[in-house]
Formats: sequence, structure tokens, C-alpha cells
Amino acid sequence: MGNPLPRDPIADAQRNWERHGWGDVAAPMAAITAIMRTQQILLARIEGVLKPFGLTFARYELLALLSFARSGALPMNKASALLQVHPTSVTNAVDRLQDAGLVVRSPHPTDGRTTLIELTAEGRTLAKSATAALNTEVFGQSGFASQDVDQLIGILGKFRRNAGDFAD
Amino acid sequence: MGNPLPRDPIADAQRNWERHGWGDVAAPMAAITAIMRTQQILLARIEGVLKPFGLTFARYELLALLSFARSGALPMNKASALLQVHPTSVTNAVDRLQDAGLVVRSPHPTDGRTTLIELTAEGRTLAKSATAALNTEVFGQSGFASQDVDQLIGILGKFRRNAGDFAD
DNA sequence: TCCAAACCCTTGGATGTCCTAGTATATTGC
DNA sequence: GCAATATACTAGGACATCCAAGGGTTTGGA
Repeated sequence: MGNPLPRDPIADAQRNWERHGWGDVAAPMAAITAIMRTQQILLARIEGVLKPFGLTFARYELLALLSFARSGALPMNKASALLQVHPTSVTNAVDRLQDAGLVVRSPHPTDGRTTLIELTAEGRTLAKSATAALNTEVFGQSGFASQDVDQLIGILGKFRRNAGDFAD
Repeated sequence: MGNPLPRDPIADAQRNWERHGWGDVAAPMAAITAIMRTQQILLARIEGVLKPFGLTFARYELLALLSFARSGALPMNKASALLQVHPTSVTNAVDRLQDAGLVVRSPHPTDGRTTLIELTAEGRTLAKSATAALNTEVFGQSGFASQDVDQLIGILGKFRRNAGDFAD
């Protein structure tokens, strides 16, 4: 999409903020902008690895979640809560995964409102392969130093708890 | 979108990874997933603040970038490079900002291929107001401790340079 | 000089996310 | 027991992002 810039655009933005008298919030602004950009870079890497499997990150996440469920099945609302995305996003992902034969919808045995998403054998196999690829090509070469990984987990964990993600 | 979960879903995922024998990449996986989720939370906050201004984050970023350019104008390819998004995303954003009367397209004086994006007076005013709101309601209450902000800027800066964002 | 290669922007298509209903099923309260 | 409320999923629309392809403009080497 582009070649390296001569200078860090986020550091430039931070300087602009300071120059305009917003020095008190310049650093948080830079940190937040850096998070946005880092997410973009990581997502691109992940999608690149998943593409050969015919998966996107959203679909992979759902597949992986199901593969960790004992029964290989979850109610849609549960999946929505655990993945922390809007229910309509799950509907969308399930539609496509079902078209690809990786999951099937089945009615909940006791609650007529609820739909279960169930992994097919093919889906389970693909999830395993895709996870192996991600482990090798992304998580295993994240570009973060080991102690930085720990820092990130700690800092972002605090933030997420504070933001109301979980009570723990 | 959802209530707090009883437990941290990312910590659970990390435990799942370890349980399946992928302990060597479990931590980077958790860190990367945390970045994805944090970005989602921050984006939602930002968009919430910008909504009353009729702006999205993508449009705000372009507006802010223009407001820092001396002349208040930039070539589209320059904007694309600085914002680090695909050129078509800039086309999209400019279309909508132009419909809203916040920017105008004008031909480049010497290069017939290039289109300049220029801030209107109205655009400049709105950018100022929106920035003030973001500073107060998001960056000023980021939820990150001061030393964590510095950590993030450092760690993510290293990562972005390493990923080829900038040479600096 | 002149044509091929490089560059710039836009259009069209695929995905994902969220929001706002709308339909169907459960649960609650009187 | 029945109406009111809550919950679950889906349909349609608005946005943003990327990729692939197309048409116009410049540049540079033969």
C-alpha cells in the first residue's frame, strides 16, 4: 500500500498537538493513534495468512471459538458475547461459514429462540490448520520483544477491565 | 453491545493455547488479540464523540490532517500516505466530506494527474470543534496511566518502525 | 521525438461492523 | 391464564477497508 515514510507520522501528530497548546493530551492521543495503526498492520498480516484457507479473521475467530467448546457447538448469543462483536456480525459470519460447509445451524433443544452453531468435521480440520499457520507465521514472529508482550498484556488488560469488558 | 463477562475472554484464550501445547506463542497471541479488542473499544468511543459533528473517524482524520497543513490543502496521494490507508479510502472520505461542504477538490497547478484536497472555512471550524471534543472526552480520559501511555508509545513505535511504517 | 512504463485517481465488487427495525419465542407479573 | 416485557436472531441500510481494473497524465529511455 505504501513505502516507508521518512518520519513517524504519529510522532509528527504528537508534535502538532503540542504546538497547538494541547500538550496535556498529546501523549494519550499518540498512544491511541498508535494502537489504531498497529491493529491495522496486524490485521493485514493475519488476513494474509488466512486467505489461502478461504477464511477472514472474523470467520477464523468464530471457528476457533467453536473448536474450543467441548461439544463443538455454541448458541449464537454466546458467541457474540465471547467474541465481543455485534450479534449481526455473528449472523453474517455464520452465513458465510455455513455456505462454506464449515458450520451448521441447529435449533436449541429447549429454547426455541436460540440457534446453535455447530462445527462440521471439515470446519474442525480447517480451524486446526489455520491455527497452526497463524501460530507459525504471525504469533511466532510477532515483532514484539518478550518483555514487551508481557507489558502489553498487562496494560491492555487493565484498560479492558476498566472499560467494562469483564469483571474478573 | 454487551454486559461485562465474568472472566477475561482473552486470558481464557491464552489458557486454551497453552492447554493445546502452543505455549510458546500463547502470550503473543494474547497480546495481539488484546490490541484488536482495545482498538475496537477506542474506535467506538471516538465515533461516539464524533457522531454529533456528523463525522466518522476516517473523515475526522483527513480533516485534522488538512488543518495542520500550512496551506490547508494536500494532494490525495499525500493524504493516503500520511494516513496510511488505501487510496480508495481517501477517495471515499473526500467524496463524503465534499458533499458535506467541508473540503473541495481542486486540480494540481502543475501535475494534471494529481488532485488537491482543500479545507473550506466550514471544514476548518468543524475540525477545530471536533478536535476539542476528542481531546476532552477521549484523549483526556483515555483510561491509561501516564507511564502506561509512555510504554505504549515506545513499544508500538518500535513495532511500527520494524513493520516498515517509517524509516526515521 | 515518441512510445512504453510509471503514476494518480475513480469505479465496482467483496467483507466486516454497527444500527434500526421486525418477527418469533420465553418469561414475568397481575 | 393472559397480557406486557424481555430475549434471540435476521433483514436492510450506512460506512469503511481493501483489491482489481480502467482511463488520463507524466516521465524517461530508445
